[in-house]
Amino acid sequence: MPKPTTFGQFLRESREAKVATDRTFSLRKVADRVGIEPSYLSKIERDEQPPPGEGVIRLLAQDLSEDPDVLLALAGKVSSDLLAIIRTRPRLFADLIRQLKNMPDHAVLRLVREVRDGSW
Amino acid sequence: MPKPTTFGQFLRESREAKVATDRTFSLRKVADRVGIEPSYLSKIERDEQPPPGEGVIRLLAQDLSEDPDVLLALAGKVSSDLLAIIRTRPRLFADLIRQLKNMPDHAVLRLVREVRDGSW
DNA sequence: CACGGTGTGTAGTAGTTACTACACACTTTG
DNA sequence: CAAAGTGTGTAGTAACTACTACACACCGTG
Repeated sequence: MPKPTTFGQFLRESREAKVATDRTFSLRKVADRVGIEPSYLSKIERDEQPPPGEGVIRLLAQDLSEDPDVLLALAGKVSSDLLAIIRTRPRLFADLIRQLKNMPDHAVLRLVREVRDGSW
Repeated sequence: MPKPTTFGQFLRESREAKVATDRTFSLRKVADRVGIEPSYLSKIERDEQPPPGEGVIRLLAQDLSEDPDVLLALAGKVSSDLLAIIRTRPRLFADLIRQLKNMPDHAVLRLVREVRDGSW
């Protein structure tokens, strides 16, 4: 277990890295842009509150230029568009994902590329 | 849109098919085995109530010999073990799944087999 | 005709999710 | 030194999730 980073920690670190060179990344400014209460964001960043909903997470990801899927994962969630895809063919995707569970990254990555390039 | 079957419809049909030849598949008996109130199951089968939680869905699937992933999908959910797998490598799985979104069944299936057989 | 078994109607609820509103104290800036 | 901006503490809540408890009416069987 190398990095058990929490959602809050990740957010705070990402934001503080940016606020160092860009004052528009104060907690309040970000909260305002994203449309939530500053106190709410404060508690989230300190992991005092559970992560927000998917919509807010997406807005935060965009504002902080982070990957939405990574942020969602840290929040213990999975993007709703992925869920929708899986639900259209549950058996197929369930089988595939369970089989890839223990495959090394590079193997899965190769699969992704093969599919993308249509070289199969 | 050929079959917009609902979770409740599916359950009821599956159960009624079985009760025809096996009296132990009455609504009450199933509810008892699964550990929920008969009235609750009744409402679920008539789609008067939203589908139950994952745990109950799994028990129903087992009792009715149905595929849990299919039942979960009909309930608008995705198995929590799949979610856990995806969350360990969000970018990887997100990419893969989004790319497979529009692939035909047989193509995805081939992928599943290739991975399973380790023939790659 | 009582009695076990059938499905269903009504009412209620504890717990979780996803937040808001406002006040406060401190710090920097003009 | 006032004003603007900073993060945080306290309190509250509307909507949803996932159910339970119980009563009722019906229906076939012994």
